[in-house]
Amino acid sequence: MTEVSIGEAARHSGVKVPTIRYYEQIGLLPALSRTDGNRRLYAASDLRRLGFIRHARELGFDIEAIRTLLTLQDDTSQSCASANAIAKARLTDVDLHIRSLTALKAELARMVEGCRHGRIAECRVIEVLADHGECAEPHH
Amino acid sequence: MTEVSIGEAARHSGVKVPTIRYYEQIGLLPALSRTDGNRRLYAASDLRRLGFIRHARELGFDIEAIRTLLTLQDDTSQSCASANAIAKARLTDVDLHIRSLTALKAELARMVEGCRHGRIAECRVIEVLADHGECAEPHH
DNA sequence: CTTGCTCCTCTAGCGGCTAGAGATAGTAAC
DNA sequence: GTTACTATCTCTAGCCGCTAGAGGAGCAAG
Repeated sequence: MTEVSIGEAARHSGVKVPTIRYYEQIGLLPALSRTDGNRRLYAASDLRRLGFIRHARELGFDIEAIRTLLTLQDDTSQSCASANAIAKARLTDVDLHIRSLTALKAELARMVEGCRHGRIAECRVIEVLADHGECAEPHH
Repeated sequence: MTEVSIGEAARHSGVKVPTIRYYEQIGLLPALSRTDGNRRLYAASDLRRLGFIRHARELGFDIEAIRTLLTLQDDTSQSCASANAIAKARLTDVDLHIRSLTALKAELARMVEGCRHGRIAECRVIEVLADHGECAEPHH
């Protein structure tokens, strides 16, 4: 058993030490074995689980989704329909988010380009912010 | 002076009542005049300020940026360089965000497409999450 | 045996709201 | 005048996903 300390686990997984403890606290990681001196010990399976969590977080899944994905992972005989549904939902979210940010970007770009670098009184940035009606697309 | 209630202000601006109170509390809105019965009264200028805040929030500016933009708006003789810098910074942020979400989207799409709708044991979704090495682009 | 690092637990804070309790004000109908 | 109803008031606590800091204990090297 080559079990490692929380610091090692953090370096290995790229998840910060307090965050690892937090994951344990909210039950994403199981209760761990400890040394005599009460330090946490991480086995290979714990590190894998941590990697899974990290990757899922990077992909923007929220904690609840990850909790579900982890239980799915634990029972490999189940249908993967739920896992797929969760991933699809996330994909839709991301897509929507990209769309709305793209509209935002256009708006911001128009604002910035319109600025003549003069006084506030005739600044497009302030002006546009003050009057939503000036927006090209009012749907945000 | 046609001053309106907080409910009216909310309907007019699209900002929820508790949020309006919150903005006052953190000093984005000035202390307001009140009725004898201690209800807040919103004048046209307050409504304009509220609209400005809402629009800026929709464009994703954080509260501190909005605070600055508001003080800039109040002094129309100043140079608009700072306003422009804030807007540009936000534009850069949005752009970065879009880029990273687009990479994410590709990753998610690959995951979802790879799923054969079978058992968890051979599910691409779970598999990819468990092994970051399978990602096309490892930079997230 | 001391120095210096890692680790422990605990509580509080971040942003930007949102939700709820319990009290008061205002309005409309009877 | 009373009742019923809604809107508003203040205050505190909660949301997510951490992050920061206090105050203490374990442990390896010199």
